[in-house]
Amino acid sequence: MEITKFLATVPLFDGLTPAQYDELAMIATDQTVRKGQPIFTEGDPGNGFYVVASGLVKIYKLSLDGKEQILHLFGPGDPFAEAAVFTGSSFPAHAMALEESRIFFFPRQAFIELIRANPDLAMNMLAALSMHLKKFAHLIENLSLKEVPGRLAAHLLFLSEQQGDSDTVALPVSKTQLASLLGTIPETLSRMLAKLAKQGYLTINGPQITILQRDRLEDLAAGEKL
Amino acid sequence: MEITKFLATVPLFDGLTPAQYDELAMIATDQTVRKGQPIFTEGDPGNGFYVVASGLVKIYKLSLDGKEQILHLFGPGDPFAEAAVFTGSSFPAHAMALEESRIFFFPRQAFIELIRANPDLAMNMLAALSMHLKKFAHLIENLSLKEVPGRLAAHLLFLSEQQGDSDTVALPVSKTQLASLLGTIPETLSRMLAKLAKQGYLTINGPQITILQRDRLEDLAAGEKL
DNA sequence: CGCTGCGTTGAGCTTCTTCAACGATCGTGG
DNA sequence: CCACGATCGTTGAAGAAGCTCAACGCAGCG
Repeated sequence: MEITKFLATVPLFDGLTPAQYDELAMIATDQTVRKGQPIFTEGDPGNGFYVVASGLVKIYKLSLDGKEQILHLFGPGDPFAEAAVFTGSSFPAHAMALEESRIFFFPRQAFIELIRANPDLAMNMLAALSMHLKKFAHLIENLSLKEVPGRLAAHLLFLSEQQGDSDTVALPVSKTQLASLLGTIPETLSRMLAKLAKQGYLTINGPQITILQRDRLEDLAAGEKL
Repeated sequence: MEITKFLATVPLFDGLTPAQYDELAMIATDQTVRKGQPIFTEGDPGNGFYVVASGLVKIYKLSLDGKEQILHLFGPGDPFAEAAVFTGSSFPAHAMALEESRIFFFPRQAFIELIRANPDLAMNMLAALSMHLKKFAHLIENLSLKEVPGRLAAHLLFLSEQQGDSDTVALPVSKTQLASLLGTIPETLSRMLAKLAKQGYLTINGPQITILQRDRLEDLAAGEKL
């Protein structure tokens, strides 16, 4: 796709003038990353940020012994790693493509100049960062205050809403990756899904989950015990 | 203290002109909150944000059964609850004064106008939000990938650095609050501190902790097992 | 056709929480 | 000024949640 045409679909760039889109297109570079390929590593200098054009990207942390916690999943139109641009520090996490993906890169200095000249762009970026903060607060709440069934239920309801409130949701990532996103491991996730199925709250069909008792999942997501 | 004089000490407002400080002072209101008094509650409309002038403020989430997770502690000069200004949504957490505190409030609409007119202020705010994001990412990493001793060690080292790399650190909050900040409960924190003391890594003297073996704490913070 | 990664299941174990009790401290009101 | 109550911190014993380790079926892909 034409760069400018794609940029016009990115919420972060809403409300810019055609001339401003041209400026953005001027400073952007794009690359294609294959499935499983790293985009950057924790500690890399944060010389700019990215926008996903197509595909799926995970941002994640690793522990010493190799356990992974996914911080975010980003799809088409989502910006990521913006924060490093403004703290001037290095990336605090890893990024990897979960599918073949096309991503745009915006170099730090040029983008900062654009922001300084464009209050709308600055406001959009403030909104984007604020949304990320809100999501992080949610993740912290889930990790600290809810048990795995609660996190799982909350995530299934989130997916359902994201997929048009359908009762049958498609997991956008493998169950192993889902476990990492929920702050647990594949074995535990598998057991919990089986448990919810046995309770009659849902049915599992590979990566398709059908919600049978939405209200029960809502209770779980709110913190009720299983 | 004079409002304008204080505002000049806030990093968020660095680099503004005297006229801009006057504008800020114009839109700000201040209040004094007593120890234990709530500032806002989850779900309150986010009509503005705050800056701490003096005292100590906690931002926290509560679970159904009353467990608390502190997201952030804010002291003099720190802005908080900025994100709600830019998402336009309600506060996603609670705020309470841990000590008698003086705080300034900046109403949303007036502040947004200031930001749009002041690229420096916008950049400062972007930097502030980015810092919060980074801290949140750190908290998520700790909660998900480290066990309690690791989180505790990391926090003690953080306090030490914050207090001029002294080997004796003063806990700025009660141990109960520290437990909530670390995503655990007072009993567990107490046991872990006792364990670290028994290992000879530190000594405990009420709210004073003296680090005896910094390298061991660093190992723990990095994810080594106790 | 074999290999590799994913998903599932079982058994045992570690970590942390829960529940309970108790001493110390601190602020307050008598 | 003392006494009281409330909160905080600590310790013990028991229990729950989730992780580790191991084995195995299965599908996709080279």
